[in-house]
Amino acid sequence: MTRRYDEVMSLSLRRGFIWPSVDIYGGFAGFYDYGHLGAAMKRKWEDIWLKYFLGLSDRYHLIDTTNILPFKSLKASGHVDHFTDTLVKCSDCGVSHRGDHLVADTTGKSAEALSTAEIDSEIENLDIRCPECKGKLLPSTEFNMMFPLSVGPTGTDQAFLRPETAQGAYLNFKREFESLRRKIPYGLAIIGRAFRNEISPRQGTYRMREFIQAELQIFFNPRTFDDELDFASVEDEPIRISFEDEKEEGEVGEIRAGDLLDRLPKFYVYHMVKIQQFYLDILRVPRDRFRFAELGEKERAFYNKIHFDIEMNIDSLGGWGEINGIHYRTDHDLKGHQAGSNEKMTVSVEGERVLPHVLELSFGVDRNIWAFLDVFYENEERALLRLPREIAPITFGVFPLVSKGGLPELARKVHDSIKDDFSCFYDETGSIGKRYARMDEIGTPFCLTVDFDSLESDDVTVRDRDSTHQRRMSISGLPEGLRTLLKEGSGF
RNA sequence: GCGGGCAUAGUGUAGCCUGGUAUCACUUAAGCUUGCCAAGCUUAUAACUCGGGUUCAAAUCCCGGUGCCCGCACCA
Repeated sequence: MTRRYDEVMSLSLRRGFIWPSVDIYGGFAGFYDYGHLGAAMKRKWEDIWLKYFLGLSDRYHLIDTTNILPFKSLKASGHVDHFTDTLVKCSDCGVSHRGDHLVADTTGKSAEALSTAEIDSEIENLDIRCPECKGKLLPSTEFNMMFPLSVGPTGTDQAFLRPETAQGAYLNFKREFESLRRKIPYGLAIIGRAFRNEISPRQGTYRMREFIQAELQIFFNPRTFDDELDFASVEDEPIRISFEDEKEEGEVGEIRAGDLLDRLPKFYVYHMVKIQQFYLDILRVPRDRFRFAELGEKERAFYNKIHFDIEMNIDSLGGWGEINGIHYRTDHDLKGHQAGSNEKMTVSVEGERVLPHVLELSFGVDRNIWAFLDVFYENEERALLRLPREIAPITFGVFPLVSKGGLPELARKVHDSIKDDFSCFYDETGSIGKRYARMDEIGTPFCLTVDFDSLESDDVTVRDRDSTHQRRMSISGLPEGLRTLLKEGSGF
C-alpha cells in the first residue's frame, strides 16, 4: 500500500500534478498545491462534474459564495457549538480522549451537546478515569475545527473560514428562490474551497486542512419530490452498495434500484443511480472500484437522516475510501438559519406552506483527483495513465516523426491549427517512442504524428494511448475529425 | 496530541555504524543521430531538511526545530 502511494506521489511530483504547498520551506501539513498538469486535470474534472450535474435538471444552477462567514451564520448552522471536539487529557499517561465519548461510554447517552464545564462535572461525578491507565483526567479543553478570523480594522467582527461550501447555498436559499421564480425543487451547485483545522492531516490529499468541494444542494418539498423525478427510467439500474454491516468485509452487493425502495426513499435512490452513472458511464471508473457505503447512526452527523458515503477502492490509501457523500439533511439547515436570522425560510408552493428539505450531493474534488491518479495509473511494462479523455490534462500530443526534412514545420502547422480547440502539446525532442512514452505517463489519450507521407498525402497518424494502435486522419479535416474521434470513442 | 520510523540532485537511491571535498540509475537541457513506440554517442545542469554543539574536519557523532510515513486517538 505504501509502495503504491509512493508510486502515485512520485508520478505526481515528477510530472507536475500535485505536491506539498510551501515545499521550499519544508511543506505545510494538510496543504497541497496543484502543478500545471494537476490544475488542468482538476479544472476538467470540475467542468465535467458541472456539466453532468447541472444537466440533471433545468432547475439546477451554479452559484459562487464567500469563503469567509461571520460568527452569526455559523452559530446558527451549529458549527460554532458542534464542530468541536472536547479533549480530555490524562495527567498520567498524557493520552487525549474525547470528553463526550468518555461520558457517553459511561452513561450510555449522547454527551455531544455538553459544554466543557458540564463534561468536567460529569467526569467528576461519575469518577471517570483514563481508559488507558486509570489515571486522573485533567480539565477538558475545547477544540473547534474552524479557522477563526478577525474581520475589519478593530478585529472585533468575529468570523471563520467556512468549514463546508454547503452553507453558501443555504444562506442564498431565499434570494435564489425569488430569482428562480418561487418554485421548488431547485438546486444550487458550488465548487469552492472549505477549511478545517484537522488534528492530524494524513495520506496526501486525502485529509487536508484546505480542500475543494463540489456540491449540489437540492431544495425540495418532501411530500412531492418523489413524484417529480422520473424514477421509472432508473429503476432497473443495479446499484453497487454495501450496508453498514457488510462494508467492513468489503462486500459489495448489486441491488436493483427499484428493490431499494423498501429501505430508502425514491428521491434518494434516484440520485444514487445518477451519481453511479457519472462514475461508471461518464468517467469510466472500473465497476469493482466503486460503491455506496452506508453510515451507521453513530458515524453520521445527527442531522443527516440518511447518509451513504460514495467510495472508490484506492490502493494507495489501503482500500475503500470516502471521496463523496450523499446526505439527506432534511430541513435542519434552513430551520437553523430561520431561527438564527429571523428570516422566514418557509415558502408557499401550490397553496402549501413548506420548509424545504435538502438533499446534498457532496464531492471532494482533491480526493477525486487523487483517486483517479491512483486507479488509472499503471507502471508495469510501460508507464500509463488511463485517464478518461475528458479529464486528461492534455488531449493531443503533436509530433514530427523526426526533426528534419520539413516535418517539424508541418507538425507546427498542424499544432497551430488545432490548439485553439483542444489542449495540445507540441514536442520534437528525443525519439518518437520517447515522446509517446511521455504522453502515456501523463494520460494524453491521443498523439498526432507527422511523417514523410504527410508531406505528400495531407494526412497524419493518430495514435491511441491505450492500445498504441494507429490510424490516419486528413490534415485539412482536422479539428472536426478530432472532435468526432473524441465523441465516438477511440475506435482503435 | 502520544509512541515509533524516516529525511541525500526533478525522481529513486549508495554512503552514515567505523567523521576526511557524495555513488549509481532514470529524468532534464544542448549537440550529433533518429523513418513509429522510453535506441545510441558527447557534453552539461542538479542534492546532504533546518538550527546549534563536539571536532583540525560532520551527510556521517550529539542536542533541538520542522516536515513526512505508520500505529493510537480524531475525522461536525
